[in-house]
Amino acid sequence: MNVNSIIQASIDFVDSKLSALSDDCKKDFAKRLRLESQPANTTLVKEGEFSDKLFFIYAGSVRAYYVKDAKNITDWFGFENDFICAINSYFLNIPSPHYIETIEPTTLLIINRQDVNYLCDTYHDFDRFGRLAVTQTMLQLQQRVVSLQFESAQQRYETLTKLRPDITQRVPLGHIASYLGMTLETLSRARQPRKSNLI
Amino acid sequence: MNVNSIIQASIDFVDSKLSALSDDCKKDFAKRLRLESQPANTTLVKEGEFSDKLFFIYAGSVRAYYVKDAKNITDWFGFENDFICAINSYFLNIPSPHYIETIEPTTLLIINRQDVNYLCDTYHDFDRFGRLAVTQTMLQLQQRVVSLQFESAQQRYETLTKLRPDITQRVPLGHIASYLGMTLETLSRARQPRKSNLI
DNA sequence: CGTTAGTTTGAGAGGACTCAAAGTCTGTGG
DNA sequence: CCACAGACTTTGAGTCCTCTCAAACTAACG
Repeated sequence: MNVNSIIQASIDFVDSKLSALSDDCKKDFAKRLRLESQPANTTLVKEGEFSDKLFFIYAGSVRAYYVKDAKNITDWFGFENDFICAINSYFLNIPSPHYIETIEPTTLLIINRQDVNYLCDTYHDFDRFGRLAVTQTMLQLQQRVVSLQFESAQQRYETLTKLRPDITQRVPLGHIASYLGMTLETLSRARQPRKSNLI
Repeated sequence: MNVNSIIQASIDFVDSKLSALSDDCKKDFAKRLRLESQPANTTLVKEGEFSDKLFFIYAGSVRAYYVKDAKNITDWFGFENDFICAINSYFLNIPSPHYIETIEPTTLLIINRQDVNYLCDTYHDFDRFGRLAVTQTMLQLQQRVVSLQFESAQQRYETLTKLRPDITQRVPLGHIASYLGMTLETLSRARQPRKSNLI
């Protein structure tokens, strides 16, 4: 698949998933995207960096994490057709507390904040599109708060695998554990077959 | 203060805080707001209800909560100049898992989703305004996830009181405890003066 | 095959939970 | 203006889930 058809497919996807964009807007959007392919475990954003990049994942997977007490805490996963960015740096224009790196070999489309802002200013369509994208993320975070607050380790694991059954095949358990707010050992135990219904 | 000046003051506030609105847009916005004053402990939204209302709090305080195992879990607080709504019902058009009720006597401005959508469609300004409002909420939720995941009960309490020093004067501790993901007893203990630095 | 990253298993400690009871505050009626 | 009811908060004791530290196991890869 060549560059243009990847860009086209991605724009068509988000256009139909979130909010219809005008042809002019789509053309302009396409011009501002840059394609990049990266092997697994490639760092895309470093802690402390001002990152104004917004990534759209065409294929592969990516995580945002931060380092706390020399531990590596995953804060967000991105899979194909997801957007991901260094959320604090991108929106607040501060040094990023997060690293972002690929998990699998990943094909990305990249656009920077200045271009996003230009598109938002120029096309009402695109502004709406942005609003809906952010709204989706907000709702996901809301669900995650509920899950963190009132589910046991085992329930949180089940909630995640219900949402993303393939995640354990694609992502090391250590990343999943820290994302779910538990240790690797606790996750390993949560994954054991339940014994409750024996006998 | 009369109805129109309250509406005017509120629109001026959000206009300057989030994103400038055109005069036309502001006028149209003002026409679609309804003022309501409610005593403390008044239910605004019930569980199971389809709520398409967006509330802006001019004065007072409000909470969204849900009931789980006959317990009452606060999910969100709103104070003056905050927006609040039954987030799942409003954005996904499903029956609300949340109740919303006033904590203190509260003066609210109310607009419904249809009017919000009309304003978003009609005024590019307003769509941007909405995007920024949602973005702010998203960033708050992101912070809350970090706090829930990696802070102890005591740290979470301190994080909250740093952000909202007046909250303990205005809101019963039981509501704060469930918001912070701990029991009332644990919160009470977290509030005790630290003994670490004696001697 | 050896090396290393990743995962599981085990034992002991501790923070937060539950259940229970005792205080404290606040507003209303006598 | 005081007293009592009900709401709110604190204190106590025992339990459990998850954590930490440690070690063994497994799988992938050069």
